[in-house]
Order: sequence, then C-alpha cells, then structure tokens
Amino acid sequence: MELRISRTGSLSGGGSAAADVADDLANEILTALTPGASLPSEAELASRYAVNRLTIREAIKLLAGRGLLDIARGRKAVVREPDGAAFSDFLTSLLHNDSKSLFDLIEVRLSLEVQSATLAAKRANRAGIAAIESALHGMQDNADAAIKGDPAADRRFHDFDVGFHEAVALASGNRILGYLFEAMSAQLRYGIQISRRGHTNRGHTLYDTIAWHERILDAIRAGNARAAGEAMRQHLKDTENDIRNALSNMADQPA
Amino acid sequence: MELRISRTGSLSGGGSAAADVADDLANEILTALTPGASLPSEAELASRYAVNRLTIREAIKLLAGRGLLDIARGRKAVVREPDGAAFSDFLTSLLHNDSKSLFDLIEVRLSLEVQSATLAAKRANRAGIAAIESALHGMQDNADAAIKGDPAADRRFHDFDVGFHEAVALASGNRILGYLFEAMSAQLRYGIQISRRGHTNRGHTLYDTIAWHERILDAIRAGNARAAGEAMRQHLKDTENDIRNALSNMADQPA
DNA sequence: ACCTCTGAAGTTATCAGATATGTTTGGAGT
DNA sequence: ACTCCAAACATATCTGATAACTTCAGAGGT
Repeated sequence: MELRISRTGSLSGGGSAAADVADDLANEILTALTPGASLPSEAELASRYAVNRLTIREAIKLLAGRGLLDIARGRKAVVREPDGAAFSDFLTSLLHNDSKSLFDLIEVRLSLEVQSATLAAKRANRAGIAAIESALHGMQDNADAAIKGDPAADRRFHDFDVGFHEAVALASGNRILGYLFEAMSAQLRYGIQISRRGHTNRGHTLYDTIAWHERILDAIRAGNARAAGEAMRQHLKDTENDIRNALSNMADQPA
Repeated sequence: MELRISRTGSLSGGGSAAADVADDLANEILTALTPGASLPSEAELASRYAVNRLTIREAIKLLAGRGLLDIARGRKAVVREPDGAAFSDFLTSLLHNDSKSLFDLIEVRLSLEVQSATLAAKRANRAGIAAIESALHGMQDNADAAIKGDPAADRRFHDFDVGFHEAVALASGNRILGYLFEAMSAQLRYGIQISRRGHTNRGHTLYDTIAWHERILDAIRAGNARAAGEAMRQHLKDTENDIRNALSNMADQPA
C-alpha cells in the first residue's frame, strides 16, 4: 500500500482521523461532486466514517479552509465554485515580508497579463470588450475628482484600474488566467498604491495612466494580438519604474 | 464600521466565532509571525478569545486548510512556510471537469515558463544551473530503459522532466514563479502523461524530448535570455501539439 | 563528564452529551 | 392558491472527560 502525503502533513491512513476524513471527502468532492452540491449532514457523515461528529466538523473546517466547501449555519456544507482565493494568503505572506517580492509579482504580472492581453485580442467577444470599456470609462469618470484630491474618487479610480486588468484577464477566455489574476488582485491593489507615488514623482498624471489603458483597449478591440501584448508590456514596465522610483524615494526620506 | 467578507463567506464580527477567530489569527500570522513560529496552546487561545477550546480547534483547522499552519499531535500549531499547495486543489477541480482546461494550463505554462527560462538565463547561479543539469542527466540515464518498456524508468524519466522545469522556475530567482510552478506540477504530470501518447504518435521519441531540454539548458548556461525563452516556447508549443494529437486520437478511438 | 532511559507535565485528538440558534418544509388556516 | 407558523432538521458552541503523543528535565548507569 502506497502512502501519500496529505495536506495536513500526515500520512493518509496513519494521520489524524479528521485529516483522513478530509482527504477522503476532498477526493470525492474533486472527482464526483459539482459546485453547488450539498454534502450529507454531519451526523450522517459521522456514522458513515464511524467517528464522532466533532471529527467530521473539523474535517469540514479543513476543507472549507482549502476553499472546497462553503459553510453556513443551519445548512449542509456546499461544494464551492473554485476561485483564486486559495492563492491569496500565500501571496500576502510573501509580499508582507520583503519588497523584492513586489518586483517578483510585477514580473509574474508581466508574464501573465501580456499573455492575457494577447489572447484577449484574439478571442474577446462583445461582452468581454464591453467590460473592459466599462472599467476604462470608470477611470475616466473619476480622474478629475481624484486629481483634485477627492479620496473616494481616488479609490474608485484605482478600483476601476484593477477592474480593467481583471476584465482583460477574463476576456482572454482562459479561466486559469482569470483565477490567477483574481488571486493576485488584492496584492495588486497594494502595488498600485505604491506605484502611484512614483508616478507623480516622475511627473505623470492619471491621464497618462488612462492613456496606457486606452492603448491596450484599442489593440484588443482591433484584434491586434501583438500590439495588445506589447501595450500591456510597456504599461507594466512603466508601472515597474514607478514602483522603483517610489521605493528609492522612501529609502531617501524614511518619514 | 466596515464589514469585510471572510474566507468562510461570513461577515467579520457577525460570522461564526470560529471564523472570526480564524480571521484574527490569520491576520496575526500574516503580519507578525514568521514561518516556524508556534502559536499559543489551544487552552491559552481559548482564554484569550473567551471561547471554548473546541472553537479554537476549528479555527486552527480552517487555517491549516488555508495552508497557514501545520498541525501535529502533541505539538503546538506551527506557522507554515508558504508554498504552492494552496493553489493545487483549485487546479485539480478545474482540470478534472473539462479538457479545455488542459489547454488553458498549457497557455499559462507557456507564459510563466518562458518568463522563467528568460529570467534564469539572466540570473541563474552555479547551483541553479547544476540543478537543471542534474535533472537533464536523470532524463538521459532513464531514457533507454524507458523506451524499452521499463515502467519504473519511464516514471523516473517523467519525474526528471517535471524536475527540469521546476529547476528552471527556481533558477529564475523569482519565488512566486517557483511557487506557481509547484502548484501546477501535479497537474503538469497529468498533462505530460497525455502528451506522451501524442508524442509517439507523431513519430517522436524520448530522445527528441531530451533534445528540447538540452536546447533550453544550453541557452540558459550561455546566458542568452532570448534564446532560452524561445527554446522554452517551442518546447511547450510542441507539447501542446502532442496533447492535441493525443486527444483527437482518443476521440477517434474511444477504447 | 557523558549518555540513556524514564516519567511527569504539557499538548493535541477524540469522544459523549447537551443546549442554542439558524434553515427548511409541510400543513393548517385563510 | 396563498400566507404563515411550528416542527423537523442542521449547524454552532459549550462542558467535561479520556487517550495518545511530544518534550524535557532529572535519575541512573557507564
């Protein structure tokens, strides 16, 4: 019999009862159940696996943490639609510790988002393009107020900025790209916050930011895959320079 | 007071006690604790949060599922080194359902691995290159036996194949790329299994596979970033063709 | 002085039983 | 056919207790 390392670091069959049940249920969920389906009740699972109800509860909590289940009081556990949240904690822990990870993330974004833009130019349908346009309009509508110092408008501007990139990722038609982007979006917001300072330091305004995005959208709309990828690449390279500028200024003036 | 959606789908402060504790602990782990550090004992946490010890246990299980903690009997929970495992379930659930995701994954790999190879050519140190060479030698050592039908050698060959790509990702010096690759590696193994059939259908042997990898290694060793990226791109494009061939044959002969 | 073994203390794992609180559902009443 | 409500069901949490594992200091032997 082959021993397999489980997510809890224990060996299947020799680990804790809760971990064993969790692994077994995970297998069933991933292979036999579809999102939206309900698990049996805790009591029924307890009798099926011949363990205490508490053990079942802990197994379900493990799976909920893994993002496989949704739990709500009074209802049975429901198989969850997969999303990028599972990857988010991990990025958070990385980015919090060192600023090098900020550049690591930019490199990964560069890779994934150039690909997204390229594919979006090839495949985006009307709805996908409309979503990108909508995000761009949101940026345009809030730029003036944001520049004048309205913090709410500023936040909306950045939300639409993130939304633009997410819309491009979704328009790529590649679900994994979409999920990966979703996983990174929280950290991305943080990166944008930092890059913003360098952006103004370098004499740029939000209108320059909008111009970058317009260039990307135009290429996608025209179905020009190479131009879309290149526009995205240049935009992210520019953002990288903003971050580099902001970080070096923070080092000079550690206020 | 702003309400925030927690990982369990509940609202912080209004969700279950276990989910609230989990969110609070997650915040502490991500901001204040380093991998390897121990959490207080369950009893102490129970008194700190003024809840039952069982509630603490369930919160810890949630965090363990999220990949933030390692649990072992008799020991306090330990903050875990972040890794790509958190993303793995999600890919599993995607790939199990439809074959389109197989191509989605190839596209993502294309993007990430070309970037990895490019960066590895720029940055790889002696140890990084040695790891890539070691994987390649492993492939070479097992090729003959694998071709003759030795299943163990065949498996080792593929393990070294995956190991080659992982070594390139690590040699990129970008930790996020390394972790992303780790997250994909289980699914990648599955993809390689399928591509293998198409590989032989198209008249190729494992020596051709080795040749692709040699080309990538040579470019990295020479510090030629463009050539390394291009070699990786061509290798993955070829793999994509293998998979396409294998899947269409499976459709013709659904034995 | 060093090593090994042992046992107590600390900690997690699991069980049993009970109460509180939410959700669902079927039937009474209109 | 519709509304409303209570019973059944399900999860959330607590209390108390026992088993099993880890660690570490100290006894004892070399």
